[in-house]
Amino acid sequence: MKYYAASRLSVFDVKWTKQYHVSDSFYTYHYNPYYQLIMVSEGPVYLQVENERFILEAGETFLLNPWERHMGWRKPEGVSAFFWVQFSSDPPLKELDTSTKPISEYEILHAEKNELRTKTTSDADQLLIPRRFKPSQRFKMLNYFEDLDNEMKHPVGYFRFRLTQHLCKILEIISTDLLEQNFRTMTLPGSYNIYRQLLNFLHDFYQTDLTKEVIENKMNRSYEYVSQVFKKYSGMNIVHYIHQLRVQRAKHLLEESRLSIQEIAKEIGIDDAFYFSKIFKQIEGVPPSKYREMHQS
DNA sequence: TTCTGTGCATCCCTAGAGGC
DNA sequence: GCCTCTAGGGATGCACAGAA
Repeated sequence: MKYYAASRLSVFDVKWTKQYHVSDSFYTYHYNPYYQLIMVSEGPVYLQVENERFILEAGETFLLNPWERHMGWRKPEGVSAFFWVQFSSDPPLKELDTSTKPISEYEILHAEKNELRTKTTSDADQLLIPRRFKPSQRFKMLNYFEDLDNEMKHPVGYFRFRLTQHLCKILEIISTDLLEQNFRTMTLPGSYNIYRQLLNFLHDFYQTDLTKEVIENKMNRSYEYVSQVFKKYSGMNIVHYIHQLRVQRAKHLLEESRLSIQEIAKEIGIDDAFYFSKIFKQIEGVPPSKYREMHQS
């Protein structure tokens, strides 16, 4: 089974969508330059993709890659039909290699380490989309496909925006459903709430004197434990993260204000300007004065 | 005024053990 | 899985001196 990962920051753009009633034209090869998501409304649909043959039942979805050659390989006895939506994705969906690494080992199921304010968003949590899938919310999905079809037939106002919304909803249902069907045990542990609570606290009070005692009192747990939990989910220690928040604020003040280095150090909760300079250089690679020189117009 | 280097006391991090 | 405790080593915070 193939799986794809889509970043939550991906830009999706719906190109075209339609409900297709299987006819003779289905039995010649089709190609298109976009991703194509199929959902069978009346089955079976006998679908050949490159050299592989599939029998898709009503309610099943199938994701085709751009330029992937596909066609029908057998005529059904009765009526068969499916919805399809073609869309682009920037960045492209990432195919996961499940032959060398089981899907459960890809660390894309929870945000966990991607929540720090100072981190870039390049490694944002992703949606897991299977190539072929049978969602349990079949009728809800079909409704969204009907909405897509209607929007495309009667393009009014921000219809392209709404098309993208419907597509995102469909992808969300697929990936959420997949999680519920296959990864029920992978719920976030209670310690994750402690981490979130501490993260909020740090964001609100990083400019104050955050000692071990302050954090212990706030969290009602030993500092050693809180420190372990923070390291587990963020990948860094508490003090280092506080420094990053402080330096982030200092960078803003250096660029936008005329405050002296000493005043900025005090503003971000470091009494010693010398020490501030040392920390700043450690994180940014240049001392504060040099940073101001480079960024202040 | 700011930066850099050094030294030193204190604080914090972390691994491991163990109880619930 | 959650939580506490301990101990050792490393990091931090601060002071001071000298230079730019």
